[in-house]
Amino acid sequence: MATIKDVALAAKVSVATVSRVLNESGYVHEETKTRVLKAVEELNYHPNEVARSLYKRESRLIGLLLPDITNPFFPQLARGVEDEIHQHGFRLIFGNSDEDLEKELDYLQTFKQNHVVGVISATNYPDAPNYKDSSMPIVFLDRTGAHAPSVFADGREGGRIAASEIIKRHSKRITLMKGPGHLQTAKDRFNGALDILSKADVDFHVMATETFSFPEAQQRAAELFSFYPGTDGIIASNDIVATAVLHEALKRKIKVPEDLQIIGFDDIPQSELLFPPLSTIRQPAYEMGKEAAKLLLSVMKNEYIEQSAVQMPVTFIGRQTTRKADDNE
Amino acid sequence: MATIKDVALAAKVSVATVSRVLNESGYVHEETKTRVLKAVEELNYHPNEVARSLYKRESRLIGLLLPDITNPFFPQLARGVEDEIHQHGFRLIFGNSDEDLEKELDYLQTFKQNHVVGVISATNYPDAPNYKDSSMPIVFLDRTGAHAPSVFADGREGGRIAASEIIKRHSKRITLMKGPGHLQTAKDRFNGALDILSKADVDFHVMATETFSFPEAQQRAAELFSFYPGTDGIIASNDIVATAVLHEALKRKIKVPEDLQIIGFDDIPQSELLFPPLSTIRQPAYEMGKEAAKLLLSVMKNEYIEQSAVQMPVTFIGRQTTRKADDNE
DNA sequence: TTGAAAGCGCTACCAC
DNA sequence: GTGGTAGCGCTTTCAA
Repeated sequence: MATIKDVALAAKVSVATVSRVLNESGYVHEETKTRVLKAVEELNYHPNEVARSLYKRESRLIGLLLPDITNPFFPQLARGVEDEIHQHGFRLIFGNSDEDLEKELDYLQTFKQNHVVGVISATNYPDAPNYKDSSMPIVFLDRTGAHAPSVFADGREGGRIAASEIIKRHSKRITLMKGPGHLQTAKDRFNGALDILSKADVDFHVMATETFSFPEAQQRAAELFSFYPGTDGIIASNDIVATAVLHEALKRKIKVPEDLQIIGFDDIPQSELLFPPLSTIRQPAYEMGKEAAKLLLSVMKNEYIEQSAVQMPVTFIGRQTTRKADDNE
Repeated sequence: MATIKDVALAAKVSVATVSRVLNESGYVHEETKTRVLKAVEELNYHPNEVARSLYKRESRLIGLLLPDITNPFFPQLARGVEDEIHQHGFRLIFGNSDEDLEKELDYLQTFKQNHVVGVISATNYPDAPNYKDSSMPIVFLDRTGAHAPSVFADGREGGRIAASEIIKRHSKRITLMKGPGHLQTAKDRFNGALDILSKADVDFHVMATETFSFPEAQQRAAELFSFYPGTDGIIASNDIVATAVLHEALKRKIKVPEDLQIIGFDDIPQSELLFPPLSTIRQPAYEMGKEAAKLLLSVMKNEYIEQSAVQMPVTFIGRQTTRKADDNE
């Protein structure tokens, strides 16, 4: 690989001049510039990012920390982030944390050691020390609040919408499934649904599901129908759980949506591919990723941030696990 | 952030000595070592990877290039790669190429500029110049052959298995769907199925689907049933297409698997979540990622590679879109 | 067993 | 306008 020295030699100028034309900093004669550019071209020169990063103490890398890229909600986020930062010349260094604090810390360390200019993290531990004293800008993604900049979906409103929509469609004995207790997002949507249900003229009961894993959800779904056979509407804690419920219902020949309505949460890509396609509360994952990236970019530029907690809107996607709503609404 | 100089000062030794204890290179007195380690501890020192990378001309980063992380097949691959390299102290710099050569080149450039020690790429252009003259070790993933090391699934055998299994289960008028022509993997599985079908005592016809996108697949599926209503077995080009076919069949109240069997390809996570769950040919994506990482690590260490084209086995996953096979087999 | 110093490739300051 | 050069933080001779 050619270095700046080679270019300088070829163009018969000093490295300082080469640096100037490359970075468009300082004065340089038009003619010299041409010579340099020509040399760059001929030698197929590409600046060494590492050297640059060492001197400037910052790279063009951004760290992205996700719980598990294998979970279908996250690829969308990742893609949103990547698309946005790529435009601005940044690249991603990426890791899965498995919601494990040790691993997170390890990654944050790595990020710092590699001079990343910022990090985007979907952590459950936004209050961990490494996030506090950190010398690099951080934005939290899919995680509500803390005191740092963050972008997340309006889970509470999502829960409200889910409950309203299912009630509007005349479910009368509703099961509200509660997600893992350690996830704020899960709590939010649960509480939102509770807001509405508790005020409405319907029976409902709550069922806890401590994970979002499909096999466990399947088991809980089976229990659900055994214990509460009269249920005619289910608000699931997310689309995976909703899928398990749908499975179980279909297995039991329960007619969906005629006799049982189901609403999920997230709108992961495969929800549309189910049969019948799943009605759900959509989180705009891709856009959330983009938004987080934009926020980070702003923070990096020390721009004034008017909204440091960006709450993204959530929408009801009525597919075929819910009935048609009455028109008079 | 503390530097090696700070540590040296605190431990009252030279930076050379600190470097020696950190890298366990050269002799250093036990006592001095203790002093250094203590200083490291106290200052919470972590070596600057960038400086190290500049001098050594290699980082601890590995480049991963995937067409689109949003495509459900790839997260598994990515995870496999990450888990494997993480163990060995490497981290990932990651990009989506969208199967676009320009973008790939751009990323390869970035990788090189950042001193990655190797790259794993799922490219459609393994023969592009940037992959040839490259100064960094490369292994291709999910891409068959070229002359470089690669790991991929045995698509041809997969196609054969799919055809055999559907025939064994008594489909008599089979539709074989052919995937995008520019993808070698798609061609392989198609040819494999053709091998078997053409020798078997069944009617079959071929239908081309030029993309793996769901909406288009849906349309093709609709056409399929209109043009060939007699079809009683479908070998889809992948699970997305199979899902579209399944949808359409269900919509038309065709009984699956009684009157129509469907076999997909890939075994993406959601195939199991469909209703009925999809029978398919499984590619061990996670293991493929791991294997690719192992291969790369070997190449990096200049180890002797006995298998530079690692072909991973493919298996039939009989779920509920195929019937039970006869026992006498 | 240790330290001094060169040098990885680049940027930015200062002098001309 | 341009060039010389210090220095980013590290590793690795080489000499002591």
